Amino acid sequence: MITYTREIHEIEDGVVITGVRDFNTDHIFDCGQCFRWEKTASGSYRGIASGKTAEIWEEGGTVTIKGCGIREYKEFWHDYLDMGTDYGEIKKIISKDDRVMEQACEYGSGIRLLRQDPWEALISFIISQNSNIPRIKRCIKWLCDMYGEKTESGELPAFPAFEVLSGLSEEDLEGGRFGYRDKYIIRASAEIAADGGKALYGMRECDAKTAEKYLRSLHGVGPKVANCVLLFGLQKYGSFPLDVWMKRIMSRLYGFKENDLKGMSAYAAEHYGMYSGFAQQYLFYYARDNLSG
DNA sequence: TGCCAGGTGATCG
DNA sequence: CGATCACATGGC
Repeated sequence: MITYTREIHEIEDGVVITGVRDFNTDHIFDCGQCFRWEKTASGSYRGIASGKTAEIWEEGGTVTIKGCGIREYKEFWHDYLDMGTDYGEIKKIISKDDRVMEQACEYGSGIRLLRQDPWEALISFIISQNSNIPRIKRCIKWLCDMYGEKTESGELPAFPAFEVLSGLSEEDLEGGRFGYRDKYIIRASAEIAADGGKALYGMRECDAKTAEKYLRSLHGVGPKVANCVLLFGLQKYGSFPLDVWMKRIMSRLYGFKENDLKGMSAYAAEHYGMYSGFAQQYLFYYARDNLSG
């Protein structure tokens, strides 16, 4: 429930939203959930989502988005940036009786879970496995520059369509330096393209268990990648992706054994429930910046 | 330089 | 089932 006043104004080639809480572009775009937003010299973030290029910054509760009109904001960016969700309330709920979470929520206080496209999330997190964020970004940039649809000058290339990626060979992906993951990209793309993306996009309308089962059936998708796609691409907020940083924080600050993934998942389900995905993102961001490897 | 990174599939007991 | 290993590459 949002009880404070928020107003939207149209400006030259953009919109300004005032009265926004819990919104910090460094937290949102640098917390590891997305890979196509880059910080500019002025401190804003420029990126692209679902084929729409924009530049975003925030100051004192005022969010500015350049590159979209008020109509596009209402139809797309409002949803993408999850502006309808009260993060203050979520932080309060998950931090109750949890000092670690309270600290993590404070550290990443302006995080918002972007409502990303499931296809882009799927390929992005297949690429992400056993890699690091700078390299993941570089790989994805190469893929988009090489095979993404180009629109006008000044716009960024779109994320490549599954119809395009499914027709590629391993040699076509060689320059991207994906390592062993090129095979996964090609096979997963073929699976998605086989029914025109119907199964994948249809997962938006079904329960999380069904979607997870479907994602796990794709070659190169294990429990971690599946949970990332569920959370970031399909908005299944009860998901709790466990990567090395999550294992680290759960073992060091919550007392679990390093490899007790079942215990960690069960703990999240019991304590964070439908908010597990938010909890995970606060913990992940906190762990990456405050825990040593 | 050597260890590590938003892991997964294959194999083996 | 669970444990172990190979996998490609570059950031640090």
